[in-house]
Amino acid sequence: MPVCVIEEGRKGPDHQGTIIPISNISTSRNHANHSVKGRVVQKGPLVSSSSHNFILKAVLQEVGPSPQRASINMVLLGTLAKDFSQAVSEGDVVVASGFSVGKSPTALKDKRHPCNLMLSGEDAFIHVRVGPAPPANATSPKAVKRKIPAEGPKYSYTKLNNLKAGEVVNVYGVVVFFKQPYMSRGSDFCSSLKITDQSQLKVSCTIFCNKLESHPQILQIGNIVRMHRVKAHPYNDTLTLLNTFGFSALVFDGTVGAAVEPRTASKSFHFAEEDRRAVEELRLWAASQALPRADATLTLSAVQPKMYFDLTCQLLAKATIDSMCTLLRVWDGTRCPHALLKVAAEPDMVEGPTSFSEEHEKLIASVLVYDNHVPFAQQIKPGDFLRIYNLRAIPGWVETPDTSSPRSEEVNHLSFHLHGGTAYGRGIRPLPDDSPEIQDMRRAMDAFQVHHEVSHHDVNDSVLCGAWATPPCCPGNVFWNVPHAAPCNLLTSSRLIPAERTCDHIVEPLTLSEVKRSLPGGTHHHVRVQLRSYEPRRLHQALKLYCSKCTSMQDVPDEERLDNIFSEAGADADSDPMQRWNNPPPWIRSDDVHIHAELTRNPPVRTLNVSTSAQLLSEGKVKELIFITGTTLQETCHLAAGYHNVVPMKLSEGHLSLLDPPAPFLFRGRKRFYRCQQCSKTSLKEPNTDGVLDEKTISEALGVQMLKFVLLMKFRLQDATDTLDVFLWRDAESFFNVSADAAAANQEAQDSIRETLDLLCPPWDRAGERPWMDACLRAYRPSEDDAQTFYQICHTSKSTSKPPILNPQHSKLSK
DNA sequence: GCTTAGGGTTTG
Repeated sequence: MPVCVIEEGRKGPDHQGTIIPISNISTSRNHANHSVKGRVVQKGPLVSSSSHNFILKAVLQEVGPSPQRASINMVLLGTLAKDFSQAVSEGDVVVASGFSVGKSPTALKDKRHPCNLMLSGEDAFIHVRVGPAPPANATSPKAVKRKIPAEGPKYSYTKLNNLKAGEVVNVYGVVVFFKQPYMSRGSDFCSSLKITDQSQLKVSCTIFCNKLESHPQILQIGNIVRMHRVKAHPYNDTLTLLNTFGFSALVFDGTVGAAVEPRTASKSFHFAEEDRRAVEELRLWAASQALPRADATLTLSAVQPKMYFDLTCQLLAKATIDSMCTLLRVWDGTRCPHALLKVAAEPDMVEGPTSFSEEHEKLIASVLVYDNHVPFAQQIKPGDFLRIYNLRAIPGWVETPDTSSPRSEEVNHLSFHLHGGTAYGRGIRPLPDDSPEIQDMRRAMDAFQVHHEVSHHDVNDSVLCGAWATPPCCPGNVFWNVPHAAPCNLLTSSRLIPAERTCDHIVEPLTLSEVKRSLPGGTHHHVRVQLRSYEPRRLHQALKLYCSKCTSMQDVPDEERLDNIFSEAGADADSDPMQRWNNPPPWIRSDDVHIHAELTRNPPVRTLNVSTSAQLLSEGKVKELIFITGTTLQETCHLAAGYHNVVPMKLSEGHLSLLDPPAPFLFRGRKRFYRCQQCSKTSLKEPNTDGVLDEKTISEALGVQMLKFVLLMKFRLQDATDTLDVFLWRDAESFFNVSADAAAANQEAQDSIRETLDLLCPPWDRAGERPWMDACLRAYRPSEDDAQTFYQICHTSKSTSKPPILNPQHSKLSK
């Protein structure tokens, strides 16, 4: 037998050759006498294959203390695959021998070993140690003995046409009718369902159980249910099934091709390959039958008056109307083509917000639930996700106090009623936040909120304005404006992993707790993480000025600070600076410029003295470069629209000099250039006017060490094991696919960064919605003496089909 | 405790 099971504690046969580490596997080596030992971390399904009879894929991971555990794909063929499927479980440690080594076609995608192990034929062996090794942090050394499925409990399932009165059986069936569990007159909740199978017989089942979670979790007609220990009772002239002692139920999606994942609250249940097959067979059979409509669920956008339907929605607020009626205010992110009735409620009876934004209100449906559903409605809370079964869309009208007849535009407002009783499966079921049934709806809700509450909100709203908010005191400043992310982008891209590694380090992915435990020092780690939070929330603060010479970093000065610097410098410089300038350089020429801008307050037209180089003046290129004194910040910005390069200066004690940092030394269009105070040795030489006059030639002439825009953020990453604070700096531009210069100068770039962050860390949402990203982290210590390890995200980019935003000149705001 | 419900032609 090619799969040999060894009980924990016993020695296995010793014909497996030398055990070599997984990382040593190579196509260029002869592994005939080698074995590989590892834990089965993934075990795929047994798949029938025409060429090999059976095929099964599994992933083997190196066992041992190393935090960087190599893993390798393993492909088993024929009988070996079948035996492996029965005898081996995820978590088992196996030794594989007699394999051949091939190139793994999925290595790039799964980041596992570039080779895979092929096991087939007489020589291939798998030795299994049954019982999981204790996890790294477990204290108990006791090995758990586990039954091998093949020897474990065997269940047989009775077809519905073979039921005998009084017999306790196990059954599979397709749900053709169901009621959510409801409180019976006795001591238990009662669920009622009707199932069918290939025998075509339809059988009613009644489940009494005082625990809600033990009831079959049926969400839709067409679901497949497996029930253990139900007893056939004769009733009228048919048999019905009732649960007996030891009853358990699994429910599966009934869609052909969907994952076969049992829905159950039970932590231990038997589920084997034959169960998977049974589910798939029933799905196929059901698809070929004229069974009741599988899905009565509609979105509000598809509802027509007088319809009965099932609604999947989120509760926003609720209100007690009277003892027999509760109002639920719900939405599903879609817009109903018919106007929705807003049912009035006493404000002190409302739980949750009493009103919403005008746009939001248009999407909110009023659901009135009656009688037996009222106690259930009392238990649910605003924010909960629900499915309401057999809801009726009732056309009605809004009564206005000043007229006895409804106004024409107010008729046919829809409200929704959940009538009393459980007929037609009427009821309400809460859905968990991570339920697949609500994912589409949540995307629609996100899109709505991003679209309406970000782009149309009031700029002064301090809650929503937290991001690229305009720094204070900046009239007319269009920088750092409020973003408007496109909802369609979010809709499509949130399904993807929105960031991916671009490096070619060959290291195994680690969990964050493993990263924290691993040794420091110049290493790269690959992680799969979510972005839990980030700083700064006001993204203009993420933009810094960096000196590549002294490596200092400083904040970009806000407009208020610059205003002050300009007004201080201009306080005593209103008159012609040439008159008061001791020994002006011989290449400087002055002229008057009239500022007619609406920006000048008093007097409305102001004359400014500007200087330029004699060379430029003689060439008629005055527009190329001017030096100005005594202007306000606004006037400087205004001049920068008409002159290519504007250098603001101040005159003090007869000397003309650049404004003090952090004032920009140069304005070029919308762009501003800053200097490092420490590294600049300012002078005033005539710039070389031969070539292009740009920030580089001007900074050289002025003896200025220019500062560079950089993006610096702190991310808090999380995975199932831990959280980790990391910096995003050196590779921030490639991460966002946006240059810091562009982020400093244009809205499109800022929006793009905002979008990426909103995608990774949805602002209105709970953690469950956050996408995962693959990231590369560099661990480092700033110096030998530092005890603390820091991490930076590197070689990681947001996934994008858009071209990078690199050129600030493309700003849609540029004139 | 050993019952509860046993779909259904749909109130407000």
